[in-house]
Amino acid sequence: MSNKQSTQLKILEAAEQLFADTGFSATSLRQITSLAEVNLASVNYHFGSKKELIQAVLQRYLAVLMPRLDQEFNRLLAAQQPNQLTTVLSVFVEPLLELSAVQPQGTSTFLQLLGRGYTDVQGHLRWFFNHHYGRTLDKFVLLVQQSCPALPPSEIFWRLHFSLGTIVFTMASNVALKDIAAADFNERVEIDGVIKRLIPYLAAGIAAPSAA
Amino acid sequence: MSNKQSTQLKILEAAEQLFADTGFSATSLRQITSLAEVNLASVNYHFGSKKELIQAVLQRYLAVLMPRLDQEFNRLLAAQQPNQLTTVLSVFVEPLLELSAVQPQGTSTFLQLLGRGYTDVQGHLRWFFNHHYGRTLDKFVLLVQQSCPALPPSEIFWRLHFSLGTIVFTMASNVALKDIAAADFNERVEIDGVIKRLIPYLAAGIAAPSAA
DNA sequence: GTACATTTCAAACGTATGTTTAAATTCACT
DNA sequence: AGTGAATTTAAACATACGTTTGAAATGTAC
Repeated sequence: MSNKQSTQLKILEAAEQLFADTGFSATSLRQITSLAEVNLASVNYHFGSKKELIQAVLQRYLAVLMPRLDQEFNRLLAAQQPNQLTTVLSVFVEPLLELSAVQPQGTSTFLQLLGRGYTDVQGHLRWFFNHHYGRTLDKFVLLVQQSCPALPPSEIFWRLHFSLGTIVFTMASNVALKDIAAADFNERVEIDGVIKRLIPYLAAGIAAPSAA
Repeated sequence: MSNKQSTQLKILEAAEQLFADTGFSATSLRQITSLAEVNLASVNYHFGSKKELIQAVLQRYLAVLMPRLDQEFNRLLAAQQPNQLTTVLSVFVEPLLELSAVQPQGTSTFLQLLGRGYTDVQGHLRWFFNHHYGRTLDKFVLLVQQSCPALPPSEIFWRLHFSLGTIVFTMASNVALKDIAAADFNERVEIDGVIKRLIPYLAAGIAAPSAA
């Protein structure tokens, strides 16, 4: 059996856990290789640089998620009349939950990584995402516009970014929020519980009447 | 004339600009002192440490904003019947805009700093805020609960954090979003425009009917 | 103008980071 | 078993960071 895949995988899994917990720039290669129980230099050997490791960690999930989402978007776009906004948003639930196939806890980990990606690194990660998956994203924006014909596109632009903020922030503080909820309300909330709480909140916000 | 105030102020203003633009940990003391045109060691001389400088930068705004908010909350709490949720949320607008008294661009800068504070540093800033202004915050939560009597407290907890995410993320990416809006929609959006766009979105999300 | 405290300054310190190097080891294949 | 490529390893490198130091400069008061 080759050690190559094994080492690469050990690095990926240690890295994604630390990245999700404390962010990309706050995590050092020494922490990663120590947790993975591999040599420090192996990150640069297998991935080239820390930046490329970050991309590899994200790509492992995006390569599964985005084609899946693209297919769902195509299905909704084929409908005769505009879809309900809730329907459009709910389309994320299944593909996200299926990320547990990449790794147990995969859904939660990926969403935390997404949050870190938007708040941590400055520009290059947004570019990476738009460059690879901009087409798929455009389909989603179109679906939202179709289900909210009364809203001008610029208003939808702002509200989708508001919503992105909600998601990204919630997922980046996912663990902390779950702990507080458990302590204050005796409430065991799992990741799919958070996702399903988000849907009505986001749908109402996006579809709200424009300001006077 | 004493140079003391002058140097301290130059540091504060350079620091807040860099902190807002690129985050707390991503900003080095050498960048700050270089922009402020003061000696590197003067930060430690005047503020003690980088952590204390961060707190001083935030405190300059919080000391103005929070008593002002507290007074508004008290006013609303004195009302005979529950306030409209939009009324409760709108209470932030004026005090936030008045931060331009601290510095021109003060509103925008402070909101960016707030965003950085929640996504950048891990625990110690949240503790600092809760310890100093937890009482005021509790009044706000109470006001929201009064205006949404149908929602269980745990649901309000989640939705207020969703909303915090929207605000924090929007403000942290404030500049980028304004640029995109300008490019894609020929739209000049100022900070008060963003705030006023936020209100209906947040109000609708918070007051949305609970999931089935 | 002398004495004292405050502030500025250049330089260095200690530590941590991402990356590179070159030798040692392991692996795949004949 | 032996050869050449792939991988692992320990050590060092270059750089950046926050902080400290001690002397120089500046300000303040008598």
